[in-house]
Amino acid sequence: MEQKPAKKMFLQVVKQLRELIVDQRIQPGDKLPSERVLCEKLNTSRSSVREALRSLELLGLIESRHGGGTFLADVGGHQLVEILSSFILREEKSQEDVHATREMHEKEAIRIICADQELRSLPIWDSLFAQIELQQEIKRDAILRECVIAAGNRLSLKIWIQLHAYSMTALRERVTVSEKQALQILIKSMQMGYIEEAIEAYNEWMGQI
Amino acid sequence: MEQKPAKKMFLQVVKQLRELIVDQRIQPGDKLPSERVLCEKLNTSRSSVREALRSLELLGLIESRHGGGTFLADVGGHQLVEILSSFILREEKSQEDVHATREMHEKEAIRIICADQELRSLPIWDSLFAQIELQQEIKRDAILRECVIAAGNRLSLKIWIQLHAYSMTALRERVTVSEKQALQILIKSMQMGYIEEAIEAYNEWMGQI
DNA sequence: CGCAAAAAGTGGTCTGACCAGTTAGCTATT
DNA sequence: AATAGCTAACTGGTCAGACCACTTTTTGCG
Repeated sequence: MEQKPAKKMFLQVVKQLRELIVDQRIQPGDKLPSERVLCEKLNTSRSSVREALRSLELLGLIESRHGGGTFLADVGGHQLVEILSSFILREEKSQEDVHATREMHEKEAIRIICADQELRSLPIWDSLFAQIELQQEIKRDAILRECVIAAGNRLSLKIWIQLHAYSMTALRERVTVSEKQALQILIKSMQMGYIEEAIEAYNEWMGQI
Repeated sequence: MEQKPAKKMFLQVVKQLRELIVDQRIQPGDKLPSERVLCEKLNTSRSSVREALRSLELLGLIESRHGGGTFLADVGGHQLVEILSSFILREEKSQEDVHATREMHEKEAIRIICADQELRSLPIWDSLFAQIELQQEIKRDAILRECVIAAGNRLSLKIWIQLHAYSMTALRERVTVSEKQALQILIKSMQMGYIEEAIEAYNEWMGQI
Protein backbone atom coordinates (compact mmCIF):
# COMPACT_ATOMS: atom_id res chain seq x y z
CA MET A 1 0.00 0.00 0.00
CA GLU A 2 2.32 2.67 -1.21
CA GLN A 3 -0.47 4.58 -2.87
CA LYS A 4 -3.29 6.68 -1.55
CA PRO A 5 -6.06 4.81 0.16
CA ALA A 6 -8.38 6.49 -2.34
CA LYS A 7 -10.63 8.06 0.20
CA LYS A 8 -13.81 9.93 -0.45
CA MET A 9 -14.01 11.58 -3.79
CA PHE A 10 -15.03 15.01 -2.54
CA LEU A 11 -11.98 15.12 -0.28
CA GLN A 12 -9.75 14.32 -3.21
CA VAL A 13 -11.43 17.10 -5.13
CA VAL A 14 -10.73 19.50 -2.27
CA LYS A 15 -7.10 18.47 -2.34
CA GLN A 16 -6.73 18.72 -6.09
CA LEU A 17 -8.55 22.02 -6.02
CA ARG A 18 -5.96 23.37 -3.64
CA GLU A 19 -3.16 22.14 -5.88
CA LEU A 20 -4.87 23.74 -8.86
CA ILE A 21 -5.04 27.05 -7.04
CA VAL A 22 -1.39 26.87 -6.08
CA ASP A 23 -0.15 25.72 -9.47
CA GLN A 24 -2.12 28.20 -11.51
CA ARG A 25 -1.32 31.05 -9.14
CA ILE A 26 -5.00 31.79 -8.60
CA GLN A 27 -5.31 34.82 -6.35
CA PRO A 28 -8.13 35.81 -4.02
CA GLY A 29 -10.89 37.35 -6.11
CA ASP A 30 -9.95 35.37 -9.19
CA LYS A 31 -12.39 33.11 -10.93
CA LEU A 32 -12.16 29.36 -10.62
CA PRO A 33 -12.94 26.92 -13.43
CA SER A 34 -16.63 26.14 -13.75
CA GLU A 35 -18.08 23.07 -12.12
CA ARG A 36 -18.51 21.33 -15.43
CA VAL A 37 -14.93 22.02 -16.43
CA LEU A 38 -13.70 20.72 -13.09
CA CYS A 39 -15.70 17.53 -13.59
CA GLU A 40 -13.83 16.82 -16.77
CA LYS A 41 -10.43 17.99 -15.56
CA LEU A 42 -10.58 15.99 -12.33
CA ASN A 43 -12.28 13.08 -14.04
CA THR A 44 -15.23 12.87 -11.69
CA SER A 45 -18.90 13.73 -11.49
CA ARG A 46 -20.42 17.12 -10.94
CA SER A 47 -21.97 15.91 -7.68
CA SER A 48 -18.57 15.26 -6.14
CA VAL A 49 -17.22 18.55 -7.41
CA ARG A 50 -20.20 20.36 -5.95
CA GLU A 51 -19.85 18.63 -2.60
CA ALA A 52 -16.28 19.83 -2.44
CA LEU A 53 -17.12 23.35 -3.59
CA ARG A 54 -20.04 23.64 -1.20
CA SER A 55 -17.79 22.53 1.66
CA LEU A 56 -15.21 25.16 0.81
CA GLU A 57 -17.98 27.71 0.50
CA LEU A 58 -19.21 26.93 3.99
CA LEU A 59 -15.65 27.39 5.17
CA GLY A 60 -15.67 30.79 3.51
CA LEU A 61 -12.77 29.92 1.25
CA ILE A 62 -14.66 30.36 -2.00
CA GLU A 63 -17.71 32.30 -3.12
CA SER A 64 -20.25 31.09 -5.65
CA ARG A 65 -22.40 33.50 -7.61
CA HIS A 66 -25.47 32.13 -9.27
CA GLY A 67 -24.89 32.34 -12.99
CA GLY A 68 -21.62 34.16 -12.49
CA GLY A 69 -19.09 31.60 -11.44
CA THR A 70 -17.02 30.53 -8.47
CA PHE A 71 -14.36 32.80 -7.04
CA LEU A 72 -11.56 32.42 -4.55
CA ALA A 73 -12.62 34.42 -1.51
CA ASP A 74 -10.56 37.43 -0.56
CA VAL A 75 -11.89 37.84 2.92
CA GLY A 76 -13.55 35.04 4.51
CA GLY A 77 -15.72 33.05 6.51
CA HIS A 78 -18.31 34.68 8.71
CA GLN A 79 -20.21 31.52 7.85
CA LEU A 80 -17.59 29.54 9.70
CA VAL A 81 -18.10 31.25 12.99
CA GLU A 82 -21.85 30.94 12.83
CA ILE A 83 -21.74 27.28 12.02
CA LEU A 84 -18.96 26.41 14.42
CA SER A 85 -20.47 28.40 17.21
CA SER A 86 -23.92 27.00 16.75
CA PHE A 87 -22.59 23.48 16.85
CA ILE A 88 -19.72 23.66 19.28
CA LEU A 89 -20.32 26.69 21.39
CA ARG A 90 -23.89 26.07 22.41
CA GLU A 91 -23.12 26.71 26.01
CA GLU A 92 -24.04 29.93 27.71
CA LYS A 93 -20.45 30.96 28.15
CA SER A 94 -19.81 31.03 24.44
CA GLN A 95 -20.75 34.65 23.85
CA GLU A 96 -18.42 35.69 26.60
CA ASP A 97 -15.63 33.57 25.18
CA VAL A 98 -16.00 35.06 21.74
CA HIS A 99 -15.75 38.53 23.18
CA ALA A 100 -12.74 37.67 25.30
CA THR A 101 -10.95 35.97 22.43
CA ARG A 102 -11.59 38.92 20.20
CA GLU A 103 -10.18 41.28 22.80
CA MET A 104 -7.15 39.06 23.12
CA HIS A 105 -6.36 39.46 19.45
CA GLU A 106 -6.96 43.18 19.56
CA LYS A 107 -4.73 43.74 22.56
CA GLU A 108 -1.98 41.63 21.10
CA ALA A 109 -2.14 43.72 17.94
CA ILE A 110 -1.80 46.85 20.03
CA ARG A 111 1.18 45.40 21.87
CA ILE A 112 2.89 44.51 18.61
CA ILE A 113 2.33 47.97 17.19
CA CYS A 114 3.65 49.64 20.34
CA ALA A 115 6.78 47.52 20.30
CA ASP A 116 7.61 48.24 16.66
CA GLN A 117 8.87 51.68 15.79
CA GLU A 118 8.01 51.24 12.15
CA LEU A 119 4.46 50.06 12.75
CA ARG A 120 3.55 52.85 15.13
CA SER A 121 4.78 55.41 12.62
CA LEU A 122 2.28 54.41 9.98
CA PRO A 123 0.30 57.36 8.58
CA ILE A 124 -2.95 55.54 9.28
CA TRP A 125 -2.76 56.49 12.96
CA ASP A 126 -2.43 60.18 12.19
CA SER A 127 -5.31 59.83 9.79
CA LEU A 128 -7.51 58.16 12.38
CA PHE A 129 -6.53 60.69 15.02
CA ALA A 130 -7.41 63.52 12.65
CA GLN A 131 -10.79 61.98 11.90
CA ILE A 132 -11.56 61.81 15.60
CA GLU A 133 -10.48 65.38 16.17
CA LEU A 134 -12.70 66.58 13.36
CA GLN A 135 -15.61 64.77 15.01
CA GLN A 136 -16.07 62.77 11.86
CA GLU A 137 -18.13 59.68 12.06
CA ILE A 138 -16.04 56.63 12.67
CA LYS A 139 -16.78 53.14 13.74
CA ARG A 140 -14.92 51.69 16.66
CA ASP A 141 -14.39 48.41 14.87
CA ALA A 142 -12.74 50.22 12.00
CA ILE A 143 -9.88 51.33 14.24
CA LEU A 144 -9.43 47.92 15.75
CA ARG A 145 -9.46 46.37 12.31
CA GLU A 146 -6.63 48.67 11.26
CA CYS A 147 -4.69 47.66 14.34
CA VAL A 148 -5.04 43.96 13.67
CA ILE A 149 -4.14 44.47 10.03
CA ALA A 150 -1.09 46.54 10.92
CA ALA A 151 0.09 43.92 13.38
CA GLY A 152 0.73 41.76 10.35
CA ASN A 153 -0.42 38.38 11.59
CA ARG A 154 -2.70 37.22 8.84
CA LEU A 155 -4.02 34.26 10.76
CA SER A 156 -4.87 36.48 13.69
CA LEU A 157 -6.61 38.86 11.29
CA LYS A 158 -8.58 35.99 9.85
CA ILE A 159 -9.68 34.84 13.26
CA TRP A 160 -10.51 38.36 14.32
CA ILE A 161 -12.66 38.99 11.26
CA GLN A 162 -14.65 35.90 12.04
CA LEU A 163 -15.07 36.75 15.70
CA HIS A 164 -16.05 40.27 14.75
CA ALA A 165 -18.64 39.02 12.30
CA TYR A 166 -20.06 36.80 14.98
CA SER A 167 -20.30 39.52 17.58
CA MET A 168 -22.03 41.78 15.08
CA THR A 169 -25.35 40.37 16.18
CA ALA A 170 -25.53 43.15 18.69
CA LEU A 171 -23.94 45.59 16.33
CA ARG A 172 -22.01 48.44 17.75
CA GLU A 173 -22.96 51.96 16.93
CA ARG A 174 -20.51 54.68 16.20
CA VAL A 175 -18.03 56.01 18.66
CA THR A 176 -19.60 58.32 21.22
CA VAL A 177 -18.07 61.59 22.24
CA SER A 178 -17.16 60.33 25.67
CA GLU A 179 -15.18 57.51 24.14
CA LYS A 180 -13.16 59.72 21.88
CA GLN A 181 -10.76 60.84 24.53
CA ALA A 182 -9.84 57.31 25.47
CA LEU A 183 -9.46 56.50 21.81
CA GLN A 184 -7.13 59.43 21.27
CA ILE A 185 -5.04 58.33 24.22
CA LEU A 186 -4.90 54.86 22.76
CA ILE A 187 -3.58 56.08 19.44
CA LYS A 188 -1.10 58.50 20.99
CA SER A 189 0.13 55.80 23.34
CA MET A 190 0.59 53.45 20.46
CA GLN A 191 2.54 56.04 18.54
CA MET A 192 4.76 56.66 21.55
CA GLY A 193 5.24 52.98 22.20
CA TYR A 194 3.64 53.03 25.64
CA ILE A 195 2.22 49.56 25.83
CA GLU A 196 0.68 49.76 29.29
CA GLU A 197 -0.99 53.09 28.62
CA ALA A 198 -2.35 51.86 25.32
CA ILE A 199 -3.84 48.76 26.88
CA GLU A 200 -5.32 50.85 29.66
CA ALA A 201 -6.87 53.24 27.15
CA TYR A 202 -8.21 50.27 25.26
CA ASN A 203 -9.90 48.94 28.38
CA GLU A 204 -11.32 52.38 29.05
CA TRP A 205 -12.54 52.61 25.50
CA MET A 206 -14.19 49.23 25.47
CA GLY A 207 -15.97 49.99 28.69
CA GLN A 208 -14.09 47.68 30.99
CA ILE A 209 -16.24 44.78 29.99
CA MET B 1 -44.02 36.39 -1.54
CA GLU B 2 -43.87 36.89 2.15
CA GLN B 3 -41.68 33.86 2.61
CA LYS B 4 -38.01 33.77 3.55
CA PRO B 5 -35.34 35.06 1.21
CA ALA B 6 -34.87 31.41 0.25
CA LYS B 7 -31.12 31.22 0.32
CA LYS B 8 -29.15 28.32 -0.93
CA MET B 9 -30.76 25.04 -0.13
CA PHE B 10 -27.74 23.37 1.39
CA LEU B 11 -27.36 26.24 3.84
CA GLN B 12 -30.95 25.84 4.92
CA VAL B 13 -30.30 22.15 5.41
CA VAL B 14 -27.30 22.96 7.60
CA LYS B 15 -29.48 25.26 9.66
CA GLN B 16 -32.34 22.81 10.01
CA LEU B 17 -29.87 20.07 10.79
CA ARG B 18 -28.58 22.10 13.70
CA GLU B 19 -32.12 22.65 14.93
CA LEU B 20 -32.80 18.94 14.62
CA ILE B 21 -29.74 18.14 16.70
CA VAL B 22 -30.75 20.62 19.38
CA ASP B 23 -34.42 19.64 19.46
CA GLN B 24 -33.86 15.92 19.53
CA ARG B 25 -31.05 16.22 22.06
CA ILE B 26 -28.65 14.38 19.79
CA GLN B 27 -25.35 13.97 21.62
CA PRO B 28 -21.85 13.60 20.20
CA GLY B 29 -21.42 10.02 19.05
CA ASP B 30 -25.12 9.56 18.38
CA LYS B 31 -26.44 8.56 15.00
CA LEU B 32 -28.13 11.04 12.73
CA PRO B 33 -31.07 10.21 10.46
CA SER B 34 -30.03 8.72 7.14
CA GLU B 35 -29.64 10.90 4.10
CA ARG B 36 -32.80 9.54 2.52
CA VAL B 37 -34.82 10.17 5.67
CA LEU B 38 -33.49 13.72 5.85
CA CYS B 39 -34.52 14.29 2.24
CA GLU B 40 -38.10 13.49 3.10
CA LYS B 41 -38.12 15.23 6.47
CA LEU B 42 -36.61 18.46 5.15
CA ASN B 43 -38.55 18.22 1.90
CA THR B 44 -35.58 18.50 -0.40
CA SER B 45 -33.37 16.39 -2.61
CA ARG B 46 -30.62 14.05 -1.54
CA SER B 47 -28.07 16.19 -3.39
CA SER B 48 -28.74 19.19 -1.18
CA VAL B 49 -28.69 17.05 1.94
CA ARG B 50 -25.39 15.55 0.90
CA GLU B 51 -23.86 18.93 0.14
CA ALA B 52 -24.77 20.03 3.65
CA LEU B 53 -23.54 16.83 5.27
CA ARG B 54 -20.30 16.86 3.33
CA SER B 55 -19.71 20.46 4.38
CA LEU B 56 -20.23 19.61 8.03
CA GLU B 57 -17.98 16.60 7.60
CA LEU B 58 -15.17 18.77 6.27
CA LEU B 59 -15.69 21.00 9.29
CA GLY B 60 -15.24 17.93 11.46
CA LEU B 61 -18.68 18.31 13.01
CA ILE B 62 -20.05 15.00 11.78
CA GLU B 63 -18.58 11.69 10.70
CA SER B 64 -19.93 9.51 7.92
CA ARG B 65 -19.26 5.79 7.77
CA HIS B 66 -19.82 4.04 4.47
CA GLY B 67 -22.76 1.73 4.98
CA GLY B 68 -22.96 2.54 8.66
CA GLY B 69 -24.54 5.92 8.95
CA THR B 70 -23.76 9.49 9.90
CA PHE B 71 -22.76 10.39 13.43
CA LEU B 72 -22.34 13.58 15.38
CA ALA B 73 -18.63 13.99 15.98
CA ASP B 74 -17.42 13.75 19.55
CA VAL B 75 -14.24 15.71 19.11
CA GLY B 76 -13.95 18.31 16.52
CA GLY B 77 -12.19 19.49 13.61
CA HIS B 78 -8.55 18.76 13.14
CA GLN B 79 -9.61 18.56 9.51
CA LEU B 80 -10.40 22.23 9.80
CA VAL B 81 -6.86 23.25 10.52
CA GLU B 82 -5.44 21.29 7.64
CA ILE B 83 -7.91 22.63 5.13
CA LEU B 84 -7.84 26.19 6.38
CA SER B 85 -4.10 26.26 6.62
CA SER B 86 -3.55 24.80 3.19
CA PHE B 87 -5.85 27.35 1.61
CA ILE B 88 -5.32 30.44 3.66
CA LEU B 89 -1.82 30.05 4.91
CA ARG B 90 -0.10 29.32 1.65
CA GLU B 91 2.28 32.18 2.04
CA GLU B 92 5.72 31.79 3.48
CA LYS B 93 4.77 33.76 6.52
CA SER B 94 2.09 31.28 7.50
CA GLN B 95 4.18 29.08 9.77
CA GLU B 96 5.34 32.15 11.60
CA ASP B 97 1.78 33.38 11.99
CA VAL B 98 0.59 30.09 13.41
CA HIS B 99 3.37 30.15 15.96
CA ALA B 100 2.72 33.76 16.89
CA THR B 101 -1.00 33.21 17.23
CA ARG B 102 -0.44 30.19 19.37
CA GLU B 103 1.89 32.14 21.62
CA MET B 104 -0.71 34.87 21.88
CA HIS B 105 -3.23 32.45 23.29
CA GLU B 106 -0.70 30.95 25.66
CA LYS B 107 0.44 34.28 27.02
CA GLU B 108 -3.10 35.49 27.46
CA ALA B 109 -3.85 32.34 29.43
CA ILE B 110 -0.86 33.04 31.64
CA ARG B 111 -2.02 36.61 32.17
CA ILE B 112 -5.47 35.46 33.17
CA ILE B 113 -4.11 32.94 35.61
CA CYS B 114 -1.77 35.49 37.18
CA ALA B 115 -4.57 37.97 37.63
CA ASP B 116 -6.91 35.51 39.31
CA GLN B 117 -6.13 34.46 42.83
CA GLU B 118 -8.29 31.39 42.57
CA LEU B 119 -6.83 30.19 39.30
CA ARG B 120 -3.23 30.50 40.39
CA SER B 121 -3.96 28.50 43.52
CA LEU B 122 -4.99 25.44 41.60
CA PRO B 123 -3.21 22.26 42.76
CA ILE B 124 -2.19 21.51 39.18
CA TRP B 125 0.65 24.03 39.39
CA ASP B 126 2.12 22.44 42.49
CA SER B 127 1.81 19.11 40.77
CA LEU B 128 3.61 20.31 37.67
CA PHE B 129 6.29 22.01 39.75
CA ALA B 130 6.84 18.81 41.69
CA GLN B 131 7.17 16.80 38.50
CA ILE B 132 9.83 19.17 37.25
CA GLU B 133 11.72 19.03 40.52
CA LEU B 134 11.70 15.27 40.45
CA GLN B 135 13.18 15.39 36.97
CA GLN B 136 10.26 13.46 35.70
CA GLU B 137 9.62 13.46 32.02
CA ILE B 138 7.19 16.13 30.98
CA LYS B 139 6.24 17.64 27.69
CA ARG B 140 6.34 21.39 27.31
CA ASP B 141 3.02 21.44 25.51
CA ALA B 142 1.38 19.64 28.42
CA ILE B 143 2.04 22.58 30.72
CA LEU B 144 0.81 25.12 28.22
CA ARG B 145 -2.28 23.04 27.63
CA GLU B 146 -3.05 23.13 31.34
CA CYS B 147 -2.64 26.88 31.32
CA VAL B 148 -5.02 27.40 28.44
CA ILE B 149 -7.53 25.04 30.01
CA ALA B 150 -7.29 26.78 33.38
CA ALA B 151 -7.82 30.18 31.77
CA GLY B 152 -11.34 29.00 31.07
CA ASN B 153 -11.92 30.38 27.59
CA ARG B 154 -13.25 27.41 25.70
CA LEU B 155 -13.06 29.07 22.33
CA SER B 156 -9.46 30.02 22.95
CA LEU B 157 -8.76 26.45 23.99
CA LYS B 158 -10.39 25.20 20.82
CA ILE B 159 -8.28 27.48 18.68
CA TRP B 160 -5.14 26.62 20.62
CA ILE B 161 -5.69 22.89 20.18
CA GLN B 162 -6.00 23.35 16.46
CA LEU B 163 -2.93 25.54 16.21
CA HIS B 164 -1.02 23.10 18.35
CA ALA B 165 -2.07 20.19 16.14
CA TYR B 166 -0.91 22.13 13.12
CA SER B 167 2.47 22.99 14.55
CA MET B 168 3.04 19.40 15.58
CA THR B 169 4.67 18.74 12.24
CA ALA B 170 7.99 19.52 13.83
CA LEU B 171 7.02 17.92 17.09
CA ARG B 172 8.64 19.14 20.21
CA GLU B 173 10.64 16.79 22.32
CA ARG B 174 10.55 16.81 26.07
CA VAL B 175 11.69 19.65 28.22
CA THR B 176 15.45 19.88 28.48
CA VAL B 177 17.25 20.41 31.72
CA SER B 178 18.27 23.94 30.80
CA GLU B 179 14.67 24.88 30.25
CA LYS B 180 13.50 23.62 33.59
CA GLN B 181 14.65 26.63 35.53
CA ALA B 182 12.72 29.00 33.33
CA LEU B 183 9.71 26.75 33.59
CA GLN B 184 9.92 26.72 37.37
CA ILE B 185 10.13 30.48 37.41
CA LEU B 186 7.10 30.62 35.15
CA ILE B 187 5.01 28.50 37.47
CA LYS B 188 6.17 30.29 40.60
CA SER B 189 5.51 33.66 39.01
CA MET B 190 2.05 32.56 38.03
CA GLN B 191 1.34 31.40 41.55
CA MET B 192 2.53 34.69 42.93
CA GLY B 193 0.57 36.69 40.38
CA TYR B 194 3.64 38.30 38.83
CA ILE B 195 2.48 38.77 35.28
CA GLU B 196 5.58 40.40 33.88
CA GLU B 197 7.90 37.83 35.39
CA ALA B 198 5.73 34.99 34.14
CA ILE B 199 5.70 36.33 30.60
CA GLU B 200 9.44 36.86 30.74
CA ALA B 201 9.97 33.30 31.93
CA TYR B 202 7.72 32.12 29.17
CA ASN B 203 9.80 33.91 26.58
CA GLU B 204 12.94 32.47 28.10
CA TRP B 205 11.40 29.05 28.07
CA MET B 206 10.24 29.18 24.49
CA GLY B 207 13.66 30.31 23.39
CA GLN B 208 12.92 33.93 22.60
CA ILE B 209 11.61 33.07 19.20
C1' DC C 1 -21.54 53.19 -33.21
C1' DG C 2 -24.89 52.08 -29.54
C1' DC C 3 -28.07 49.29 -27.58
C1' DA C 4 -31.25 45.63 -27.07
C1' DA C 5 -32.26 40.88 -28.03
C1' DA C 6 -30.51 36.33 -28.37
C1' DA C 7 -27.29 32.82 -27.19
C1' DA C 8 -24.00 30.72 -24.42
C1' DG C 9 -22.21 29.91 -19.96
C1' DT C 10 -22.75 28.95 -15.01
C1' DG C 11 -24.44 27.77 -10.57
C1' DG C 12 -28.81 25.62 -8.10
C1' DT C 13 -31.80 21.87 -7.68
C1' DC C 14 -33.91 17.55 -8.47
C1' DT C 15 -34.51 12.71 -10.04
C1' DG C 16 -33.14 8.18 -10.60
C1' DA C 17 -29.98 4.76 -10.80
C1' DC C 18 -26.23 1.70 -9.40
C1' DC C 19 -22.27 0.41 -6.46
C1' DA C 20 -20.11 -0.74 -2.03
C1' DG C 21 -19.97 -1.31 2.54
C1' DT C 22 -22.67 -2.31 7.08
C1' DT C 23 -26.30 -4.07 9.86
C1' DA C 24 -29.77 -7.01 11.25
C1' DG C 25 -32.81 -10.71 10.75
C1' DC C 26 -33.59 -15.27 9.47
C1' DT C 27 -32.81 -19.57 8.23
C1' DA C 28 -30.30 -24.07 8.83
C1' DT C 29 -27.26 -26.77 11.35
C1' DT C 30 -25.52 -28.61 15.56
C1' DA D 1 -32.52 -24.21 22.12
C1' DA D 2 -28.31 -21.99 20.87
C1' DT D 3 -25.42 -20.54 17.42
C1' DA D 4 -23.02 -20.03 13.17
C1' DG D 5 -23.62 -18.46 8.58
C1' DC D 6 -26.05 -16.40 4.98
C1' DT D 7 -29.20 -13.35 2.86
C1' DA D 8 -31.88 -9.15 2.59
C1' DA D 9 -32.53 -4.48 3.89
C1' DC D 10 -30.37 -0.30 4.94
C1' DT D 11 -26.89 3.37 4.32
C1' DG D 12 -23.41 6.17 2.38
C1' DG D 13 -20.61 7.01 -2.27
C1' DT D 14 -20.75 8.03 -7.00
C1' DC D 15 -22.48 9.00 -11.36
C1' DA D 16 -25.48 10.69 -15.26
C1' DG D 17 -28.80 13.65 -17.05
C1' DA D 18 -32.19 16.97 -16.96
C1' DC D 19 -34.27 21.45 -16.03
C1' DC D 20 -34.37 26.10 -13.94
C1' DA D 21 -32.56 30.81 -12.72
C1' DC D 22 -29.26 34.02 -13.29
C1' DT D 23 -25.18 36.22 -15.51
C1' DT D 24 -22.16 37.14 -19.19
C1' DT D 25 -21.05 37.32 -23.84
C1' DT D 26 -22.16 37.58 -28.46
C1' DT D 27 -24.89 38.96 -32.10
C1' DG D 28 -27.60 41.73 -35.00
C1' DC D 29 -30.57 45.49 -35.81
C1' DG D 30 -31.44 50.41 -35.90
